[in-house]
Amino acid sequence: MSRDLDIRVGIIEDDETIREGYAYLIGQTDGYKVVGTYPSFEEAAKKLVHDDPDVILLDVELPGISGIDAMPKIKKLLPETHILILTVYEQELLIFRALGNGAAGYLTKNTPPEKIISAIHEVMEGGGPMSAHIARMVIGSFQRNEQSPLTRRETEILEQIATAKSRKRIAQELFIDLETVKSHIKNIYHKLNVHSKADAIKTAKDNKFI
Amino acid sequence: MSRDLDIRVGIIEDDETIREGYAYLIGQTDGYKVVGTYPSFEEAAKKLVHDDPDVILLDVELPGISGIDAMPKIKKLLPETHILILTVYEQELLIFRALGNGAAGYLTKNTPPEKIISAIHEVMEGGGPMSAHIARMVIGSFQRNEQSPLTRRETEILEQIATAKSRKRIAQELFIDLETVKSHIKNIYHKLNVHSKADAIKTAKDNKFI
DNA sequence: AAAAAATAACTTCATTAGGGTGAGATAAAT
DNA sequence: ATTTATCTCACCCTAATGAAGTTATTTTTT
Repeated sequence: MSRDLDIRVGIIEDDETIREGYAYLIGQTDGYKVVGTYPSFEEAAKKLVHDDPDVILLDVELPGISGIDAMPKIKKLLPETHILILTVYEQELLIFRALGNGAAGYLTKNTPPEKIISAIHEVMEGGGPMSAHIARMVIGSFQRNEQSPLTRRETEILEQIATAKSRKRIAQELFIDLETVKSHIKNIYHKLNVHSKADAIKTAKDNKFI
Repeated sequence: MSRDLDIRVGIIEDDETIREGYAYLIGQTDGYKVVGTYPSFEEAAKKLVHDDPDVILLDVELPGISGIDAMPKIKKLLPETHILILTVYEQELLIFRALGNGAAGYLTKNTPPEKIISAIHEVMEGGGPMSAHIARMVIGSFQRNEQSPLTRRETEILEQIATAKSRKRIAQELFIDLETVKSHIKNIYHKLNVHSKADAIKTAKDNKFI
């Protein structure tokens, strides 16, 4: 039975078996209602506004426009809709691009049915459901490399450089002499084996020194 | 009954009632073993290496050294130990500092007992358990402001500037003329009402334009 | 077709960046 | 107590970059 209060779910997934599997799972769950299933973004685009889902389950590999690239377009059509990524991919780059494009959650396809249901509920409540492994990767992205060769001060100065502040300004804000800043920078360059701000920042970011 | 395979849990929490509550909850759960409870980091430091927990439940507000500041010190004593933050605080700054300092998870204190147990298990399995609201904030930190006044190209160039690349180098890497880069930068400055790279980056970051 | 965005050319002037070398002061570790 | 690491500052040098102004053409999007 479908009440007005049901959470309206849309599913964009090219594999018919998976798509219909999800649709059945969600459709027979009390409190949830599948308002549309679509094999591609192009197909979904035609009906999404009419179907008006609260939550969209989105696959990342789709024929035509990829799920990730589709996200901004979906947001444009339905700004209030929450997008929940459901995929087999666990590559960092894909995950961060998806989250950056507005995903409210990111689940892998081995997620058990009851977790998918609770994840849909969770995004409606303002949560951000993620598979365990994904969550750890996301948390890991905040963490620094403890093996950094840079001292605390050097790290601090490199961070300032990464905001494109001039040496003079850095000196002023840290209450030290311009010459001191220059010394630190020279030491940073030597340690990282680089010869410019840009290269220092790249090396430091790649190695999570900053 | 405590077997050798039990997950060894330590608890650093100043409120005795809460501390003992968690200890009881975890101690009577099969597969888990409380190896130590401590009212402060200072107390914990004396016994942690001996007690050798696999997972530490850590409060952020502690007498003396705060939980967040204690994290790097704990990591030094026990590099393999997973730290799970358990707190009432949900401020963005605290959360990001905690995650940046090496937390494997972040739970709020209204987390139901069974979730705490499963979270401990999850960190042991390489997961990153977070309360729903926390997870959404973390995800939100990856997202951009869609109301950015900057065009795609301008955003791209400002991102390059944020890596401290020179205009010349940006021009080369984007296969456009130096003059074009300069034009874009001028437009960026006008739109953001700033007069330097550093200010542009600050404004853009504050508003999540980049 | 109109609007928005990306591209480029010219000027002028001030500031910054990178590299070399040395050295004193201070805090941390053992 | 004494190394050691870190932070601090000084003086040298040259070349490149950054900022602001105005105007204009081409391409893309709506």
